[in-house]
Amino acid sequence: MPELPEVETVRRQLEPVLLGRTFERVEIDDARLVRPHDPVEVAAELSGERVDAVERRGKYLIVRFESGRVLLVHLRMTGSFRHGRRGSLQDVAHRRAVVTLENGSDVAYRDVRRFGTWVVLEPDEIEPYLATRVGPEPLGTHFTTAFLRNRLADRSAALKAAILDQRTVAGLGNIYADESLWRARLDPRAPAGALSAHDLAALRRGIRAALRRGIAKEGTDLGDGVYATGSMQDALNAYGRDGEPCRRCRVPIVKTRLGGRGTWFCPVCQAARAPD
DNA sequence: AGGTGGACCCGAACGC
DNA sequence: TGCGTTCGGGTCCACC
Repeated sequence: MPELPEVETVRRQLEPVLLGRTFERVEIDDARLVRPHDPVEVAAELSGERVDAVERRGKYLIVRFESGRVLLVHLRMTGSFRHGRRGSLQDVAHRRAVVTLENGSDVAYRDVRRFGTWVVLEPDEIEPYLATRVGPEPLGTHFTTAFLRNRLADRSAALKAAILDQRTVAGLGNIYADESLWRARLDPRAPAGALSAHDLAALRRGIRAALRRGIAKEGTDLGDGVYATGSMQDALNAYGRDGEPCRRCRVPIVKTRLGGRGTWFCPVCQAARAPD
């Protein structure tokens, strides 16, 4: 659920809480969070660090410290943060870690499904770590149709699978992949290598528009109370709308399964076209 | 090498 | 009512 717009929303909420603050004490309650490292050692490494910046790269949150080190947080499915007075977050359900700040407040990390990860990296490790995992930021200048063309050329895999690969574009998950393809009027099942120049431009625009909309709505809250933030769930065009009319052509959205993932699209607007 | 499917995890929703 | 089963989501890894 946390995809780029949700992670960006978390970043914006966390930035004023953490910026300039010092991690006085860190407690890691669940060893999975920092596996394969020792939770006590990681907690000790983090204590005393002062926050210089709170950034985002794809779905990664980057807490940058004055020392040059970073804490890289991936929320995966159900990770989230809570902020409160010191000692007030003892009973947060599914709490996996808590950071005591020097200003008398605490930041708790909770994660129902325990997929999330915290990784502490030294300054020279950050770029290599990210470079092998994530491609260009979709809202940045390096995400061009030329990059997409090279990246997708000759690929036989389904277009949706290709754009879910974080090295193709950083930050799409199941929801925004479907939303992007709906906007681009592209069939999620089409081979990724078959896109025309026109299709590639539409794909780039669709991805950017879908993500911008998600950020403007402060993300998607699917109502399970696990990841509650914004109101994008009311503005979705494809995801989860099987049987409901396409907002462009009124034909019912259909649901299929693609690479094990639920996939929603308009069978008319997103019909495969003959190559030009 | 590119592509695919299972593992990880747990609560909600569903079927009986 | 209570039980068991299925599902989903992001990423990594083993396998084809």
